[in-house]
Amino acid sequence: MPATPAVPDGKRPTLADVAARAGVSTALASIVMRGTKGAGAATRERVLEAAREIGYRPDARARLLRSHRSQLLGVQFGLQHPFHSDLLESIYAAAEPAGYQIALSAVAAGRGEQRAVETLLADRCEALILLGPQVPAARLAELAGQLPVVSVARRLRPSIPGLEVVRTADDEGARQAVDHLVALGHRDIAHIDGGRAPGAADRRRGYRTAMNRHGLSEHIRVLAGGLTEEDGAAAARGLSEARPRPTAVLAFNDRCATGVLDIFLRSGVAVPGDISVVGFDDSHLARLAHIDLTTVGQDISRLAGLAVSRAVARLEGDKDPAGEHVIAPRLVVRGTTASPH
Amino acid sequence: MPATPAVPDGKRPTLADVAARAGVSTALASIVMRGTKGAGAATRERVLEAAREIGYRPDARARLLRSHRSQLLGVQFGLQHPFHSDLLESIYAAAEPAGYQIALSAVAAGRGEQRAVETLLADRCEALILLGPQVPAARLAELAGQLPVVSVARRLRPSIPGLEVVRTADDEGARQAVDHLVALGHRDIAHIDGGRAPGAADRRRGYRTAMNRHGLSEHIRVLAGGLTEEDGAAAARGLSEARPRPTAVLAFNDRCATGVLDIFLRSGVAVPGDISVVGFDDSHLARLAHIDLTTVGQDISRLAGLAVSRAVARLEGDKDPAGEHVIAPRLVVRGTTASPH
DNA sequence: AGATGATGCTAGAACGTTCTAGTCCATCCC
DNA sequence: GGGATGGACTAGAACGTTCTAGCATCATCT
Repeated sequence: MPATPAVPDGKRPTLADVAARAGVSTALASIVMRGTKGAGAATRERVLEAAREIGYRPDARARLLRSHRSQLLGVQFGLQHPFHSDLLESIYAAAEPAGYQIALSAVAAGRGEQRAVETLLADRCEALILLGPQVPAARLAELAGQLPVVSVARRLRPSIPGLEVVRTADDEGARQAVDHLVALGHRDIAHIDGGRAPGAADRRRGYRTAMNRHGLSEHIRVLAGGLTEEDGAAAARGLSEARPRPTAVLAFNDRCATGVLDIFLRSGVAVPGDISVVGFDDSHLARLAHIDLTTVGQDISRLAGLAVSRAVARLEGDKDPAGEHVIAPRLVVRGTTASPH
Repeated sequence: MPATPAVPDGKRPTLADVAARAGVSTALASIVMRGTKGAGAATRERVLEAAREIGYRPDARARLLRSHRSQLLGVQFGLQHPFHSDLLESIYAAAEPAGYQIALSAVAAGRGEQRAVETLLADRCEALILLGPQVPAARLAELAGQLPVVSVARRLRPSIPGLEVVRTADDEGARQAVDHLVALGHRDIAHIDGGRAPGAADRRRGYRTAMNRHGLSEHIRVLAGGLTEEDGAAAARGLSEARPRPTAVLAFNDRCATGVLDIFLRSGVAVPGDISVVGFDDSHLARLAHIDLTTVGQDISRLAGLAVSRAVARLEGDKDPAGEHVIAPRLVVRGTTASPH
């Protein structure tokens, strides 16, 4: 119960204050606070007691300045991506047991990725985990030359030395969705794509090759979409007037699919009666009882876990050729898909 | 183009390296890097050039350790609240021109507010901005004794010394919504509340007093809701069977309202034909063309701006009695409300 | 001509930790 | 008994900055 503001003068209590109060050297106090061995049981207790009494809190910055290891993983994320929020949740959970702290840096309106990374570097992070980075590959290569970098959810073609890529097999996910729809009896399956969003190209390709493999080449139809409900809605408006109307739609992601569902609902197109809809991500949205969307799930906790463990492995001297870690997606069948007719 | 890893040995370049290369003292190099006056134009150029050449990047931790000011505002936010993301966006924008940096700390599954605040304090933040904090008021008081604390979107009754509160006038927002509905001719107006969420109590109260003022006491109907689509959907299910069914519903927030809309749509209840729906927050969701929700807007950028400016004012010696800053909400009329019948 | 005051610069001490290299003292082993 | 071992502890030097003094130098004012 440190009701009083610690040390007499207004300043924050320091390790020296603790040491003085316990009657030991600051070096020993440091040993005790870190929990390393080298201190007697009695003294240890005395120091901890003193620290508690004056409300001592170690200064992270001084600590990191001195010790060469900072045990910090810098994570860059986008404020407007719920998917990133979910990843962060799991990243925190994975970093903790590995003994690492997380430093966050958001990409926001007036704050690009360049700025976000700058601050992480200035904070002396040991490794960088970038969620869906958009910076040019050259910049990533430059960064990877300085410290371990993990790119999550963005594919990168020529494997850059020192750069780890963790992503979902997006093409495989699209394939699973198409297979599922074909198995239900669908032939006329359209895809609303994600434009230039990370993963969009792979999903598009996965859709195309799966359609070809099923001999449905002439039914291939890719509509310009995007990653918001709005984008899905726009595409769906065009679709509900199209003749022949496809009997199934694979949307770029769940938000996009939700927009599609909404437009169909309003224009009297029954789902899954008249048309089936599949999303991508298995977000909270898809799980909602009243949306109940069939979707391709990304294994978020595995993505996050792998991102953290790769970064840590790198830091602890792993010299592996480093490369790409692709995680299999898993189709989650819910209520928006059924046999046509 | 710092292609080579800076200084000969593998370590990061330091200010001393820059100084050596430019042939000046570290003190002068420091002056140049900070942009303070006290250096000649020619030397300034030479130092900057040297810094660029070896790819020097100031060490934030060393810098903060030495200078007593850290120019850091610690912000605690919840990963699962889109509203917080929006606030953060504006907080970044407001902090920049004021000359402050933002340190982020997320509240996640295995990481409570206690932990989140701990790390912010260890990082030597000068002030704390807490978004929708849930910790007991006693803890807030304790914190406020150590450094300026701003609570955003959570109301606190007895004004705690040193604690600033920035929030929307939730009761007033509910009143505006009810007034709008009454003006349209509605009398039977229900409210789906937010339970224990921050602001819920005020909105509930605002709804009640507004109904009373219009002489509609016997029509007051508060249904248990929550802050997710799911909660709204659950409440709406009960509502669509109720007799008499209300002609209008005020939902706790936009997500909740979306759930309500969805259920009504599915069960053939026309909006706004059969029933009007009003949300709260004016989130992205509400603005989507296919949702087009009448809602009570919170002025996010003003909330954020005020939070930052209050924290900064405190830091710069403002001794005002400090207290509550209440921002007026504004009703945004869109397509989900109309006259009954 | 001496005082005054900028201007441009530097030496060296902080800041709050951790780390290195000891010192001291007891115990153990032959 | 003498050396080796090891546990508990400490002095003092890092870490990479910023800050406080202070030193020249040169122009300007009385």
